[in-house]
Amino acid sequence: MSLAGRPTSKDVAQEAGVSQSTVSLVLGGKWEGRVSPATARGVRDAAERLGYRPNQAARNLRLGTTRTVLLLVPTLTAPFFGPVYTGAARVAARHGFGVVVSTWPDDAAGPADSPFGAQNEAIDGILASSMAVEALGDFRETPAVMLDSGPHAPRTDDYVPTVDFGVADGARAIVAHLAGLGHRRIGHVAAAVDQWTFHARGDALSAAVAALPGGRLTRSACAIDVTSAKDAAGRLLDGPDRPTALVCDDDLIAAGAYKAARARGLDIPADLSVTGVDDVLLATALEPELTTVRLPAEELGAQGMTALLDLLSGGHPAPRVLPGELIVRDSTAPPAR
Amino acid sequence: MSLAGRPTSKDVAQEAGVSQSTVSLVLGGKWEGRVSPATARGVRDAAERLGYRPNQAARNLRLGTTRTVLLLVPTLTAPFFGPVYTGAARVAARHGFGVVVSTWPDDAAGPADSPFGAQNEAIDGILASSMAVEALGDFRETPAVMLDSGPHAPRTDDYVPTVDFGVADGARAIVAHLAGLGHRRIGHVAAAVDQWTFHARGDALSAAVAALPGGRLTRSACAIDVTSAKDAAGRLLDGPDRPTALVCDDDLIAAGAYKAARARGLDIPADLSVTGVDDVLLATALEPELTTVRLPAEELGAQGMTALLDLLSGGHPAPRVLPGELIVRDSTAPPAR
DNA sequence: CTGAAAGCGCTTACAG
DNA sequence: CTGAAAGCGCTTACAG
Repeated sequence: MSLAGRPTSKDVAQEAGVSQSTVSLVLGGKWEGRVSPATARGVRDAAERLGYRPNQAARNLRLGTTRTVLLLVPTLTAPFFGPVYTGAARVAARHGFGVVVSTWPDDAAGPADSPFGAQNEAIDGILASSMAVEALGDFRETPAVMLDSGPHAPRTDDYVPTVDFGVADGARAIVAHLAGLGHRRIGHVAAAVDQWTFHARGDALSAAVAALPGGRLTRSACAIDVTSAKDAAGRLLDGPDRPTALVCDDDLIAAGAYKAARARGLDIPADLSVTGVDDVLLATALEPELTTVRLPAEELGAQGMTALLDLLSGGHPAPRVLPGELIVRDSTAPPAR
Repeated sequence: MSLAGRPTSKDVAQEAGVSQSTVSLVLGGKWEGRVSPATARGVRDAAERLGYRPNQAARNLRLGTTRTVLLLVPTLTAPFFGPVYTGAARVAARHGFGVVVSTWPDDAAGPADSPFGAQNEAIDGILASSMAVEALGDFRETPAVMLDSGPHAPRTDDYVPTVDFGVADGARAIVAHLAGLGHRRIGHVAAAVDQWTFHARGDALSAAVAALPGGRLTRSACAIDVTSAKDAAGRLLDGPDRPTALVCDDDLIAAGAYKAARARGLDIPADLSVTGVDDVLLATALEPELTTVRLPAEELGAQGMTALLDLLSGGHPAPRVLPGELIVRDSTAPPAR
């Protein structure tokens, strides 16, 4: 056994009475037809006995890979991307991959933290969340998977798999829920963020409300923060023909809508129904608790990593769509009178 | 230049007209007294010209290191640990280190995700947040830094640096603020979590209120979730001699306190003042916005990683304490009458 | 079906 | 002050 006490493939070879090559073949799963089953079993037993774990650094050096993938997200301050990372890292770890995170475009981070700047880590692949495929420009030949970025034109030569949420279905579920309660005048407090999610939701919302007999949609845009959301919701509430329900693009925006309502003496849900999207912690901390569409963020990361790993080993993973789930709580009720 | 197009130290050597050893010496910063300044400059210029970046896998293999540190946190669902990770990863990246995260004790994760189970990644060091030093039992000889874990008995032979928040100061600042407003009967909605932070805060709170002429502290414990916090706050509010202010161990607990107050028809802050700790997003989403102690979580991660890197290169980093900052918002006011 | 050998890109004694 | 050489632990042609 090597000095440091950690067994190497050489140790396993000696223990099993075979050569290092045979160990590598067996443990690498490339033995069938090349090594006898009995020998293979012997190698595996020896490895087990010794508690052998291959040295990744050696493997990487030999193979020219890094077993590292880059998770690219638009921001790290939104609570949404934590779970995305968690899901991706969990699947990655199971396959001996690490995940490094960078924001792009460059959040508040200095250029030193940019993936394009002094990125020390070479990477095998990219998981890009909530951004246009064009953002990957500088990584042209790196295998990539797009998350929550919608359908897109294929990159020049290669295939970029996608994992998305069922955004339109979610929007339709919200409208159906509100319509079922009797709402017709609906306000959309929209995130003024140029991402597929928000465009898709806006379109689906417009269509669903238009399909509603007597349905009318008004819309006001804001940044994804409480203050901006409060203002935008206020504009809708102060406008003519006040909506009886406010559909918000994010739970945090819904928190802003709550404030706008309270500032006007409107009770939620008696005078005004409010819905969110995401179902982060905040949703149940608000009062009344928020009716929202739960987006499986961790699952997005996990499925994305699964697709990327598949792609890296030569596969051609199909696009996936993860359905959201409408969680009805206490912020929605029939309109007054 | 090597086939893949990425230059190696050999390429740099050739470009500079020296040997690979000299390149390694110069770029590794170990040249002084061994290589002439002129040669060193030539090497650096050549490296720059070629855009040379050392291959970490080769370096790791040679040195027997992994350039990976493990961040151990009690849970990933709390919004507090995201920024800790971000801060740690930022500093790590600048030094070519990666950060892998694991929860311990084992959150909801299966054993496959445990650092003790099928951890594939070998690690150079550990950053352990919000847990007792004893939790590191199985990692006895791995260099480690404890974050937000308080002072502790030294590990058997080696030094374990610490980075903590000024928890007691934060508690005193809250009491001083409330006392200044005229509060005397103070309730502590305490997190029933066996972590140093919470013990230290509880003790400091008790002492500060006891030092207050006429001060009286009541206490009720809960889990860190809204429902449990609402119950605990309710018990305090329904007890004899109702407190005029509720000091909560976490912003999320404060959200529960808000609910308990509203359920009893108490206005915040007119009838009841409430304070939190952390200053997460939630604090400004609540209504009224929450007076709380901001804990620099990202800074905790950054300073912790700085200390760990120092430790790994043979240093003996001093313990650090990061002060919290009282953020006064709208949830505190003089008591009624 | 199995093994001996080369080589991935570094760092570090060692020799000069 | 500088270079030739060994070796970290793997994987993969190549030879048998």
